[in-house]
Amino acid sequence: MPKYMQLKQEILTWLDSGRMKPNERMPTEHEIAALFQISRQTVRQTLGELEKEGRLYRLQGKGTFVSQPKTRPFQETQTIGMITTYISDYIFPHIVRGTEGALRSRGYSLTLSSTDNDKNKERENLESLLAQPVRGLIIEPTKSAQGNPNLDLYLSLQVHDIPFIMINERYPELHCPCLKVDDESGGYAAAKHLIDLGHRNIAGFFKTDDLQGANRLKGFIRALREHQLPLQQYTVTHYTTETKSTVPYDAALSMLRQQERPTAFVCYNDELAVRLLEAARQTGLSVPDDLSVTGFDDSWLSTATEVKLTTLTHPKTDMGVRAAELLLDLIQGRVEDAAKDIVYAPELIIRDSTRSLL
Amino acid sequence: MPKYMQLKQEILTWLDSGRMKPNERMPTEHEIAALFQISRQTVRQTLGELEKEGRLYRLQGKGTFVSQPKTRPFQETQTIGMITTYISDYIFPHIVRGTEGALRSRGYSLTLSSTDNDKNKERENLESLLAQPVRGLIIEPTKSAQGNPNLDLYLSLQVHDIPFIMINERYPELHCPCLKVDDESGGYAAAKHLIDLGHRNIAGFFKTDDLQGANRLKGFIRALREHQLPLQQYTVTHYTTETKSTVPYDAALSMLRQQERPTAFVCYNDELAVRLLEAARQTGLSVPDDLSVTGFDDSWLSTATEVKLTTLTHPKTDMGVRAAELLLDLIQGRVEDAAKDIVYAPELIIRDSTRSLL
DNA sequence: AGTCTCATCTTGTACGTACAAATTATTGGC
DNA sequence: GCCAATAATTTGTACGTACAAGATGAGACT
Repeated sequence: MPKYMQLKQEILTWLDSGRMKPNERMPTEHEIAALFQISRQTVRQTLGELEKEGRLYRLQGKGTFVSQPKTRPFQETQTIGMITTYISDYIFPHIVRGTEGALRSRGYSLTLSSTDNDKNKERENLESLLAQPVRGLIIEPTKSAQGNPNLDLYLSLQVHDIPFIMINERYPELHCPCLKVDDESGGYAAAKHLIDLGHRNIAGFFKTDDLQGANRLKGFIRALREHQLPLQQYTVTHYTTETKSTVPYDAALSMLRQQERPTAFVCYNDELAVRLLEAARQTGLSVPDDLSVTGFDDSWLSTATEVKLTTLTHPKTDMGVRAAELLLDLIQGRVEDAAKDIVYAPELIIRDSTRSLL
Repeated sequence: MPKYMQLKQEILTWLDSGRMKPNERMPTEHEIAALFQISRQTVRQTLGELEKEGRLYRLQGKGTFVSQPKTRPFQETQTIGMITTYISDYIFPHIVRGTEGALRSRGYSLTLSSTDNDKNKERENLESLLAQPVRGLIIEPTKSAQGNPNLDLYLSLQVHDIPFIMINERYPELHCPCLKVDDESGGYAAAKHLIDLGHRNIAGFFKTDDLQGANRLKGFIRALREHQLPLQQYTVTHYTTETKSTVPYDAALSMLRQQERPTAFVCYNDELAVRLLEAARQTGLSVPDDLSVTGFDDSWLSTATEVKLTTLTHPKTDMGVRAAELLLDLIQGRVEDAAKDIVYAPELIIRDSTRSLL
């Protein structure tokens, strides 16, 4: 931690502990520099920040003084903001339940908003939250593979000292803590499972406007390459949020009607897997007899279908709980910003939607 | 005027005149220093202030960039609180999505918390929200059939001029607006449907710690009485939140194993209906051949099962949207507190889980 | 075409020096 | 004891030097 930040923490301790009273004169810049064996300029940088934040006031030639505390009638409940892409019944309720429960048990409240996976709405959300007294943020990135035009607002969060963490993925140019699934190893495991079952003609469908999809695809391709399996033109179907209702379904129908059709599908998530079960049904194919299908996330969909899906797990509630705990640790200064990420290893859950060709 | 302030004025001229566009890279610190014949440290002081003020953002090793202008004037976001019983993947995400979308499009944010259907936690939630600057509340009552020990806090809301509405049910002693389903007519319609199909031995299962269940039971009984059907000892099974995993299932098993067993079940909701499909399966009975089953709420469960459920609808997202709109009308004084409730008439959706005996 | 290494560029941290500007303390004269 | 002048103290401005850390681009290699 930079020296000017360490000094800041120390001075904040003086202020918060009551050791320095309002309007009391602080030690001079020279004295503080000598006390901590640092340069006067470094001290000035620290004092400058505390002044900007309203904790101190400085008078040229006179000294540096402690500001009066803001008068507060009672201890306000502190609020944590959560930005999600969708409020859906997929896996979102589990994550939010985990977070809300963890926050409530520690006296925090939760503000929830969604971006509908749209960068402009993400911007509006961030601006809205910057205008509120939120203590920290848990953010699910919006189309994480499509850059970050709202980087200025994320940097604003840092400037305003609003800690935030990210879940499911993180914008590459940000360095906040992140909780996510090892998507590449999940993609690999799904493909490997099918290869082990004897499948050689495997098609993958990935929503690549977010990094999760991009990483799952990466793992998928790596598994095929390691087993010297050919990458045909249709082996990978890319789609985006906007085309998720049409592109993968149509592509699946098309390839299933070919003479040399795939014997297995690796899907970006359970939602798509269920939808492609329907595509198989429509072309007269039976799952898993004629076509094996895998999903991701182990959502309620994976066991709601007639054919229970083979899928990769997602931590869900635990991610929500640990996200809240990690953010509160950041807020309360118990960890440094560069705290280690939490990366969940997805576990392959083998159910009834995959079958051996051997 | 200090050089760092002169430079700041100059740069603000660049920004305000449109000469520098959002996300455009500024000249480097070195270049600015050369341009103005001042030191790099002086430049850094200026850029640091502009960063704190949100006009620029800086990336180590990359450059200094112009921030996006705020998309709307600095406007404090007002917060609406929502108290739900559970954050689950049942129908809750639909309601919340409707509410959050409606609020966000009107410049409000949403704070979410849950009571886990527990009166003590309801109290904690209310106290927490009373300590926050929320503008209004949308509340799902907790065990609405078991009185209201937290009435004092609801009166506090009124004293503090915090408008609130209720969804799904309302505590009888409160007079806030309410959005709900006509549960009694739903219970009646489910029973009537089965009677019309020729069923005469119908069992009902109702969670009666909330008024929804109590009202559904009321309709169920009214339908049987109107058709002179006998009310046997087992015709009605009551259960509560705490016993929902055991009492109805065990009761169903017990009655299905009797000689004179029921030929139809009316269930409190889809969640129970799905569970009792399993009870039928366990006693070797086929749905709907041997046993007809109905649910409530038309949740994702109703079509996820192998046998698609006959069920009654719940407005879900529309309830969330209209709840938000109604509350904002209250807040903005466009309606009086005793505004009319919104009562949805449930629609019977006939699917595959009910069969005629005729 | 992709990857790796290395040089260069750019911001970030830290320190030292020098002087300006405002305030306070000391000293000498009356 | 009071007052003016001066010195000392303290914050403010400015600059220079050095190195760290992150990003980028060129070139070599596969």
